Amino acid sequence: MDTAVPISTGDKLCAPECLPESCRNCSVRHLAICAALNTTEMVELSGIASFQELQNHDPITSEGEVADSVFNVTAGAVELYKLLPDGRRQVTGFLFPGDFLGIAMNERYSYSSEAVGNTRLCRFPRKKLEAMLDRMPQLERRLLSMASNELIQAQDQMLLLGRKTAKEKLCSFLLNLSKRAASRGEDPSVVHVPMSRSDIGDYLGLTTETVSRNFTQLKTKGVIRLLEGGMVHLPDLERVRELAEEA
Amino acid sequence: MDTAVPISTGDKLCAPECLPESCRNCSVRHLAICAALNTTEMVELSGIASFQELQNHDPITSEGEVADSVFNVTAGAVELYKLLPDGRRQVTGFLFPGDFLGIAMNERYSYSSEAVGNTRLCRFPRKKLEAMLDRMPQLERRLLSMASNELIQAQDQMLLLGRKTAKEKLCSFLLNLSKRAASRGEDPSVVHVPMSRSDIGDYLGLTTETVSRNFTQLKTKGVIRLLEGGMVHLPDLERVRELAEEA
DNA sequence: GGGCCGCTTTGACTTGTATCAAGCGTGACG
DNA sequence: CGTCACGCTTGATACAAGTCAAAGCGGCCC
Repeated sequence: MDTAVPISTGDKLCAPECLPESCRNCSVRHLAICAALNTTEMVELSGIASFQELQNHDPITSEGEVADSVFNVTAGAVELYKLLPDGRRQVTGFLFPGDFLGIAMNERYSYSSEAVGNTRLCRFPRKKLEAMLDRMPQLERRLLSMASNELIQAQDQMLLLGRKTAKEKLCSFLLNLSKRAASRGEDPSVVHVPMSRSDIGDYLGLTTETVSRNFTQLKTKGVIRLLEGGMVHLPDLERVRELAEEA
Repeated sequence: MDTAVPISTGDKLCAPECLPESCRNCSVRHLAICAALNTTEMVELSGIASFQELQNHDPITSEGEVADSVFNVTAGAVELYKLLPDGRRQVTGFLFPGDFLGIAMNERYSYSSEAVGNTRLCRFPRKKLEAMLDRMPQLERRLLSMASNELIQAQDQMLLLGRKTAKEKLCSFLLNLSKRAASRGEDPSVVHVPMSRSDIGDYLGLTTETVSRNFTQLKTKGVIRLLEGGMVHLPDLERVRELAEEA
């Protein structure tokens, strides 16, 4: 699975041309941690990055394992999850292009994670990235702000898990995917849902069957339309928002 | 409610004596954000702090309100919560002495919060604290590490809310209180539970009645003993851990 | 001391979601 | 081109937790 390949090694003082191709073409530069950096710093960062291409279900991290890498998702999707001793599973989050994997950790990963469909990652050795933090306070500031946002999202998810009904959960989930698509500049009324029903269930604290039944009901009521290739059409976002019980 | 009182105004170059009394006597200095600072910095920090004394249910922050203060809990307890439009409530966390309130926020508070019982807070104007961050990178580092730990806890709470049974939830909750008591140097087998059954229910995604019934069952099985003044005795922590399904 | 108020406990009943169990489609592969 | 496997859907039934209701239990104030 580890098809890691070094990206080049820029160490000059630097114009945009110094950046490796994979960074210059990167479609999520303005979203990822890279957004906090100037070109010189980007070159330094790219020097410690390696690139990784994954397929559905390829593992990325394993709960309890020593955390020596952090990642940026550049294409595809990733799911984070935790397991109980008897196998019950909770998906704690999905990551999409531009999202960062590795803020929440001590010496060891606190969750497992794997690719959802074909996925590309940018991998950074954690020690080296941390060393860079000392010299780039704005990078640290950015990580703090990302952590803060993740915490806010986590609180929303607790509200969902603890207090929402199955239908509200599903609508919140679709709405969330829609918002994130919008923030990546995509059409918010057509969302890509690359994960399986059981992944969704494990994310929402439901079973596969309940997820499926509620999809059917939403379809019947005309709230959603299932398209080809895991795309879902949301013709009336306001309606979805109401069903999700969001302010 | 706002009985804020300035703490003094040290601005010298400084020995421990420069610290205001309330800081010198503070029992949570080694836990709070203050732990990252030397005396000089502490004096500066204490210069922007004010001190607040609250009673049960006194509000601290309100979801959606402009976030101009952050807080350190120095005594008592605080609960954070979010509401759905129809009044359903999810408690997203409890804070105890040494805990920090205000990592997870943008321009506005993302949750409401109130005192649980008699509580004391150290309040910092957010803008001033942020200004200090520029000059004290180790403070920023500390906040990042606190945020990271909160995220890990949030993920554990998602696992609890999404996948655990009522009894497992309650045992996990008690175990968590026990761990936190231990980290403050208290006896882990006697935990203080200052919050009501319905607060606990709103934290665990259960109703008051279910919490109460499960307390009774645990009592009957001898796993817990209810003492005076909201204290709970856990004679066999290993047993609680098993019932909580924790590794 | 009596009565009121808020919180907790207990009981009887309901219900949303889980569980168990088939079917259905589609894509992979011999 | 069959059949095998896997993910999705649908149906029948079970059960954990929710709801509704009422009875304890202090604490507090008049």
